Amino acid sequence: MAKRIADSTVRRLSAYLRFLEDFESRGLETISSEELARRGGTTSAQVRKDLSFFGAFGKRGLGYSVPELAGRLREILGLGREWKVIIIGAGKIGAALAQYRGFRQRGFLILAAYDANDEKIGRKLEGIPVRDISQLERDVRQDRPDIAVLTVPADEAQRVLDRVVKTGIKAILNFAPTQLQAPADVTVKTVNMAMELEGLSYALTNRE
Amino acid sequence: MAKRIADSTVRRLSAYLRFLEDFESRGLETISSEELARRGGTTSAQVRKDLSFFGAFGKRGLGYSVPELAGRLREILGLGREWKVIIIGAGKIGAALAQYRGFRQRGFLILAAYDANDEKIGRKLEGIPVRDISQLERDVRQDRPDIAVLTVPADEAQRVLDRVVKTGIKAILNFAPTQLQAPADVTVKTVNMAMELEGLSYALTNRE
DNA sequence: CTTAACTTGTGAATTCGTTCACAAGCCCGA
DNA sequence: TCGGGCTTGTGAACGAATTCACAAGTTAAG
Repeated sequence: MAKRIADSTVRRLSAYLRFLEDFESRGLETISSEELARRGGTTSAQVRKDLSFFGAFGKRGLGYSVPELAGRLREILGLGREWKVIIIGAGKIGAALAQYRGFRQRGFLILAAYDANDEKIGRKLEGIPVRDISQLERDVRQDRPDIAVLTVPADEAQRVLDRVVKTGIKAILNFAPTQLQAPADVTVKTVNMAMELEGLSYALTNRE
Repeated sequence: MAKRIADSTVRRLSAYLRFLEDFESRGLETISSEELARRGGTTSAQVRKDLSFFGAFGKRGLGYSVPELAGRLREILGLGREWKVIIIGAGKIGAALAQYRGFRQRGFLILAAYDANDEKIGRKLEGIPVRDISQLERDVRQDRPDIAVLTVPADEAQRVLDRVVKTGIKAILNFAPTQLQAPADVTVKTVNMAMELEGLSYALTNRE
């Protein structure tokens, strides 16, 4: 992959793919950048520019073949294979994630959840085994998960992250409302609801 | 408020406030932009620029007064008051949110959850009453919530959003993995886990 | 075959956000 | 009171992302 692609571009590709799957299920054959833009709340130029970083998938005068573009996007986003996921922290959020159907639908397979609480260890969370966090390292060596989802309290998050990084996992989805430090070769995405809420509070307070 | 503030700036302000509260609890009196930057994974120039949009809060040679800056940020972000929140959709995610302590801590008061499922209506979700979605409009007229949190399936989200918008609510936090259309005077923030996961998938696939 | 109506792909122009760099201000010790 | 050390606040420079604008390609109709 030649140049660095902006995060915002990748997010939009992900959105385009969702629309394409919708169009696909409705049997549409082709789609224009204009139509994709309308659905995604952006502009047709933006859509074309985003796609142009990866190649020329359209036909001038016609638009894009829905199944072909969907396939190309899946490839670009790395959704052609199965990714193995572990959840660390078997609380309410962990439970909500464990049952989230979007994971499987997109090829994300949840192997296990980990917790330190004896009451939870050994039980199942939506069909997923809850294991003792102390066996994390051993399990990772054996199961080789690709992604770790962190749903632990904010004040433990950095410590747990360090431990996860040490096992060699390179991709982390963090739900703790805190800023985390990780080496450059590890990708951390944080879903911070508190921050979004404060963004709403700001918007409500400062409307002209 | 004079000029438009970038979303990224508001998110960082929110992060700074969290650090300041940490410093405050540890009894620190002053803090430099350098220190704030280190914690937030940004640069001191960025911190100072972010703050400069709203005024000059620091003392040259010294830094910022921790309690004063925290107070000013709370004010800017609109956290000086209580915001009333309703949750629409009493599923797993709704339940996880209902018990999330971050809400109360920041002055967000959850009034009620709404659902269409008779089995859930009338029960409590972490102490919060689950009401019939059909009484949404009546309740909103009476309780005047400021923020609606949407935790409904993706294919219902737009319909529910339209209904919420019609009641006059101007701020929405959406958890459905879908792009939503709303009038310009309504702020919609979407927490899209599927998109973050695909971002991780992309990063794992395209590492140089 | 020609024309009209479309739509892509992409350099160029523009806008937006971040970083640089430094004058101005503050504190403290001598 | 003066000087050294430190840190802010902010224009200016830079870089990144978005939008513009148009040549080039496609289709369909006559």
